[in-house]
Amino acid sequence: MTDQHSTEARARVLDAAEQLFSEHGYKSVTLRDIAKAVGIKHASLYHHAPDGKEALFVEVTERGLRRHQAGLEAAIQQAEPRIEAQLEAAAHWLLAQPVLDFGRMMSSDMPAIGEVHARRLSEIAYASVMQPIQQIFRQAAARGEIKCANAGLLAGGLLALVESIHHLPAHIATQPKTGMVDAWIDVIVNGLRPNPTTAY
Amino acid sequence: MTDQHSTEARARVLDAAEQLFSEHGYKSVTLRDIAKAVGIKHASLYHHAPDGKEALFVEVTERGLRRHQAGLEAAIQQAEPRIEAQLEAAAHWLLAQPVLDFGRMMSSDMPAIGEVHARRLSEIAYASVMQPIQQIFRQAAARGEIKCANAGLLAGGLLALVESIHHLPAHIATQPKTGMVDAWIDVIVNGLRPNPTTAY
DNA sequence: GTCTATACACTGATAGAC
DNA sequence: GTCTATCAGTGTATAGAC
Repeated sequence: MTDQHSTEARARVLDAAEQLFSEHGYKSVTLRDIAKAVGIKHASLYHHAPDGKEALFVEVTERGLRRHQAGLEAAIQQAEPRIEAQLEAAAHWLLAQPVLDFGRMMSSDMPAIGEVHARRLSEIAYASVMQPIQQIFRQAAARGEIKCANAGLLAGGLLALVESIHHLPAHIATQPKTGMVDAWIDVIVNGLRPNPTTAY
Repeated sequence: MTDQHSTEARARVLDAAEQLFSEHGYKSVTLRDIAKAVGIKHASLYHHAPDGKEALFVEVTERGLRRHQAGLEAAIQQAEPRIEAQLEAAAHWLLAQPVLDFGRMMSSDMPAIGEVHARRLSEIAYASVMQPIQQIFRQAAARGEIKCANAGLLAGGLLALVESIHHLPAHIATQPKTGMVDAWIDVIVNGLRPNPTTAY
């Protein structure tokens, strides 16, 4: 391990930090919030994260992104080589993870941390979660399953769609999240327009 | 007007506040940031917004949402009654406005303000921007243009898609934003799968 | 590994001069 | 309408006891 000590207490700190940062954002989460979640005083955090809040945020964010990359690639690989199966595998994996709010990360979190860190995290983010999803679209196009299109645009949109499901109010989100994401994937592949061939 | 005085200086304050809040979020924007954008000292803000930061945020957010409602309904109404034309009209209007980051608003901004204000703003948000877009899908379904579906799910997703375009990195966003949003609308209506009828 | 105590900067907010 | 001055509260961070 590259970790400095990697005790079990440190793991609890990192997990709490990742969960809180990913849900509420960098600025909204204080070191006292994290400490309270772990059950210690905020000063004790500096034993596990000596370089302070920003370094802690960078560490857990990067860790989460790399986990996303590994999980996404595994989920996609073990799915059938059909675009719908692969998109559903990727989307279900994203739904099972701590929320990854790309939009907030770019508009709120990144400007709040050092420019160097921000640029590196942004690159990792795109390489980790955009690339695997872009590959799904590219390969499906190569197999002739779908029309050629801007894979980056599609991947970014799919990510946003998955995230949007978390924010739906209860009176709209009347079915399980996996069902809603599958419905969207069906729309993306087949469209909303009734297939003219079925009309005959 | 219901405004307390409604001078031109006050309008500058509200506009700067709305722009900054909508771009970076409630917590990330300080009163000193807003004051600097207007060109005054932060204490002077209390002349135009005597009730402080949270009340200012609520006011400009509500104002922006109501402007969205009016603008969306107008754009939709003057478009042809075809789903693609109406979705494009709505999306283009959203693109021309200050960014409306629904996801960050729900996960970051709302928990940071008073519960009463948060609930009211959330309701206004859904009534103002979700409802008009849901109507597009519902009416298109009634006209038989599209399959019946969860209009709320579709509306929330379309909003997220428009927002996602703002966060695309430069190497992906190689065409104008309106072109990218139009491409997505085509995907939603017609799907990515090549139409089988065109194959014969 | 966790605590208390403390230093220091920043933020929202108020008071009063001009 | 805008300013300077000032305050209390909170946030990050450090030092040192246990």
